[in-house]
Amino acid sequence: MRLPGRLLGRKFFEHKPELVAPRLLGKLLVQLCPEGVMAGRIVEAEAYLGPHNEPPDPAAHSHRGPTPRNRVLFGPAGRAYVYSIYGRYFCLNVSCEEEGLAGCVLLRALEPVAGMDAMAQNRGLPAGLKASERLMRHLASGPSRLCMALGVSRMSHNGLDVTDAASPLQIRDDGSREAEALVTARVGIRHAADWPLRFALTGHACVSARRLRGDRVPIP
DNA sequence: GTGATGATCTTCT
DNA sequence: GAAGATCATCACG
Repeated sequence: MRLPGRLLGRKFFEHKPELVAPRLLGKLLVQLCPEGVMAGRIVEAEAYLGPHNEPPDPAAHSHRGPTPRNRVLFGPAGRAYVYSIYGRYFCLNVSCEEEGLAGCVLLRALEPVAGMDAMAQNRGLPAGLKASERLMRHLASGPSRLCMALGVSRMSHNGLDVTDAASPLQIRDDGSREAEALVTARVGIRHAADWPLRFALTGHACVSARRLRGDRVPIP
């Protein structure tokens, strides 16, 4: 099966999450399944810093050290960390930094690129819904909507290596280049609620929480 | 369009 | 026992 662009390697993820998160904007999250390929362009991501950071990030799952739930974060870079939230949803992160350091990036929103019918079906949206601008905007705009659309769950996806060409979940670069990101506070957290670690493509329709204010910064 | 509310369960203390 | 990196729905303007 031919996939768009080239696979990102492990080195791409072996950096601080606040560097990896903006660089992920514009990249393709690709999910392979027997029925075909689903893909979306990453338009929003948040950095969560490991406990070695100074000061430590109290909003990160890793901030109290390794537990059975978060052990993937302390492993090698480029691994999927999937957890369940509020009893009904999942969120998808990618681990960053070398083994032993637990930074990660939460993927928050995609612009659907391929396999939209399957995504809509996974979301439980009414069959036969026309591919409208409105549908595309809401299909994967939000960390748990993204997981629902791609069929990501903890059981099936936690620990997957997204830099492995044989993995059903990959992150690929199709050459699209973004010069600038909007940086804002992170969404939905209580601790360190004002740290500027959320990155989004400026004004993109598929970004969640679009009204959050922030600054435009060049992508490093 | 915005803001409030409830669903529901895993994880760690 | 409490909190939580959310979403869909409803009321209201």
